[in-house]
Amino acid sequence: MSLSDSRPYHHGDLRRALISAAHDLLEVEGPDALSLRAVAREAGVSPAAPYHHFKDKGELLAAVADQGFADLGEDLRKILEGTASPADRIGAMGAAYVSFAVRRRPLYRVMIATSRTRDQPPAPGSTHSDVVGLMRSVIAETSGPGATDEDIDLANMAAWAFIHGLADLTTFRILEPVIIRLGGGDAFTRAVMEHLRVIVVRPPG
Amino acid sequence: MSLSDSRPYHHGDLRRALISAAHDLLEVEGPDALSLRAVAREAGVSPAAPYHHFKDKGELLAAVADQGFADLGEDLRKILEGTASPADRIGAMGAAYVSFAVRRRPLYRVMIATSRTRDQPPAPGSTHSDVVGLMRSVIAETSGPGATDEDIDLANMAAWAFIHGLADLTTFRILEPVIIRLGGGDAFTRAVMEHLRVIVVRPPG
DNA sequence: TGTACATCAGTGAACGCGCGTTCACTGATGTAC
DNA sequence: TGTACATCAGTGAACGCGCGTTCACTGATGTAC
Repeated sequence: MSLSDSRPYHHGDLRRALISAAHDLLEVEGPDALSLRAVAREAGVSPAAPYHHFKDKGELLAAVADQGFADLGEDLRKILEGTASPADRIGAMGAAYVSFAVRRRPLYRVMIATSRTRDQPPAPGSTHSDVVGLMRSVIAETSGPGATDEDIDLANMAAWAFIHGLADLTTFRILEPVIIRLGGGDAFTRAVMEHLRVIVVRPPG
Repeated sequence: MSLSDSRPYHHGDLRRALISAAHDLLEVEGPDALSLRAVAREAGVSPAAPYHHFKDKGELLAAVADQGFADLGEDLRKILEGTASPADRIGAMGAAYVSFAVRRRPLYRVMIATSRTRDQPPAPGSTHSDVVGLMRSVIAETSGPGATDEDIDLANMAAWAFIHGLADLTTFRILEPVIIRLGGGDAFTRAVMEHLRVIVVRPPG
């Protein structure tokens, strides 16, 4: 009499369960293990069952990414609530972003992969557009009165490129000793960040 | 009487041909298409033939990455030879790096993937260590007398994280219109780079 | 110069694998009367 | 309250696919005598 014997024929909330199973799989097995079949297996359901909730594998992945952006947004919001000083907010947010991307790297990879091929901006109100807006607003805070929207956009991309790249750099095995020596991933992030400055309006000349 | 009819039983330089076939495949079909079988097919040879030159798929990939680093190093060197002014060298090199990563994105991905899991520094004299050294030396050029080796290392990582992230950002489909509006990938790279500055020795305070 | 033979670098068939997806199906649920 | 029936959400077997790798093999090459 296993657990699965007692599960009713109809699951009740399989859609949510599949997304959650995918997250678990990502954390335990990595992104290469994220097949539709594996997700179904993890959720204790037949390989065909997901097709009643997702058109295809891509749609499941999109839902997984969406949940990921929700989690990331929550992390960033929490950090920003605890950081009042405008001077500290960019750094604090960057560090939180990197921390998320490193701690949940396989999930982050899925999030990025689904974003990469998107040809529309994320829908207003979506978890993704929420994160984008949050980052842009923090960049905008530090901009002087002369900054145009394009200045802010470009500075935002610069900041994003940096933390995105830094998150990736942090997962290189060869850097492990350096990171340990500095006292862990967050300290490493902070140390590297010290060597780059976001400039929202470029200094004259 | 096809070309393959006239090919001799022994290829002569299959190792090099396989690496070159892999590069072609990457450019035409993308990194997901880079299977050992596909490479053999592209080279006009049976699926078992590569095993006489590479222990397994990983070893072929490593050779492909190695060739990639050679190409990247050549690009960087060429740019630096044409850029004497120390103030311009970081930017010029960064732009060349991003340009390489974008133009040859699938190859760049293979290069990064093989680097990620490496647990030894690239062997001195290897194409990879050559690129790393080149970048570090350019960063070191801009450092004042108070900079320690660790300062330079961290600034180097900061710069690398930025251009690596920027290269990735540039391939997001959603940014296509922005890039076109700015006048192409190089202009975009330059515009974004304007908003971030490498600081080798942090200003006091 | 000729020949036996070891070695090298190919072939092609086969292995087991996991994948995404489809199919006909069936058990469970809800609704109309 | 009971019943027929549509609909929903599962099952499990099967499809074709391409993969990495192994195997016994064979054709070509080079070397010793």
